[in-house]
Amino acid sequence: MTTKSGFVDDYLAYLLARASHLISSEFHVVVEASGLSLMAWRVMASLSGKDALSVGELADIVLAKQPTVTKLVGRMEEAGWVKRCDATHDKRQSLVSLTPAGRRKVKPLLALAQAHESQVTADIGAAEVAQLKRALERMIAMRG
Amino acid sequence: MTTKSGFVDDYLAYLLARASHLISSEFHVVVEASGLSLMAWRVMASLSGKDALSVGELADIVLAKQPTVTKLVGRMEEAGWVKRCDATHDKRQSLVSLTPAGRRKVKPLLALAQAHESQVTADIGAAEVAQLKRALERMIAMRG
DNA sequence: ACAGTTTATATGAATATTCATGTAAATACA
DNA sequence: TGTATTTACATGAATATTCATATAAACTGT
Repeated sequence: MTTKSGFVDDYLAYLLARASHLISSEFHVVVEASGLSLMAWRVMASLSGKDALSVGELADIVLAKQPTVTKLVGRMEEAGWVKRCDATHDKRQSLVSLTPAGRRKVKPLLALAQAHESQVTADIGAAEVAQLKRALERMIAMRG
Repeated sequence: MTTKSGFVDDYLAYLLARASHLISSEFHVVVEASGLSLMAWRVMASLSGKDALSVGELADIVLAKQPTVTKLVGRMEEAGWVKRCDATHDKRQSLVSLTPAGRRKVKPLLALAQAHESQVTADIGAAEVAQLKRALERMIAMRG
């Protein structure tokens, strides 16, 4: 539908939210087809690089609150995608990592995510996307 | 905290989500101080331009599902910020508009939102922000 | 080592969102 | 017209998120 509305149209925060929502939604279809929620996908994508991440680190990365992540990880643990173990150096932390099944699950999605980004890049233009990314990264680095 | 994680770092969808979350969060503080949720603020900002918007149009604009907006509008109606009336031309539609109290409520926030955006622009650079906005608008126009 | 403070996570209750579906109005077309 | 289909919104049940708080471990200064 894409309705336009006076104030928000040219408002940076809104443009970011809308663009983010748009791109995420496109890939969300793929993610849900594999039986994961958007948040679960974010968790698994984040973990796929690292050995493990604490609940707090995950909350920061996936842009959710800590209790949300605690419960999300609980559900994902039941589903068998991730496991927790207590950190040795700081016994308050709960370290989350992918199970072998989780790794198998996320692997094709990582490829599909790459493909989706390539598609977006092809549509919009490589130079444009590179510039956009640089701007976003700078913004995040500056204020994050 | 701003943790970094392998895969997502350079992923366009994630950079957009993170930048959007970052900027929204900053202003979210201001919004909540005035007793509104982020979604309620979006609804009221959207309505402040127009005479009225249907529930469906609002859902599209504020990036939420229709039942979510129906219920959000219900709460906002109880709070006295908005009112509904049935559309004359299409009696299925429920047209939402700001009440006088809602207008008074949102007016200062619109100014604060402008101020926040000016601050971001000052921090990042006007040219940079203009370029970023153009890229986002193009992306939204192309795919939205 | 000890009391006070901060930090990391968990958890229950409150709240918000979503899914599936229902209802009624608009639209298409035979 | 009349019937089938689609569209707009509402609603109840299921699910997810959030807030407030509890717990336990790590730090801080003495």
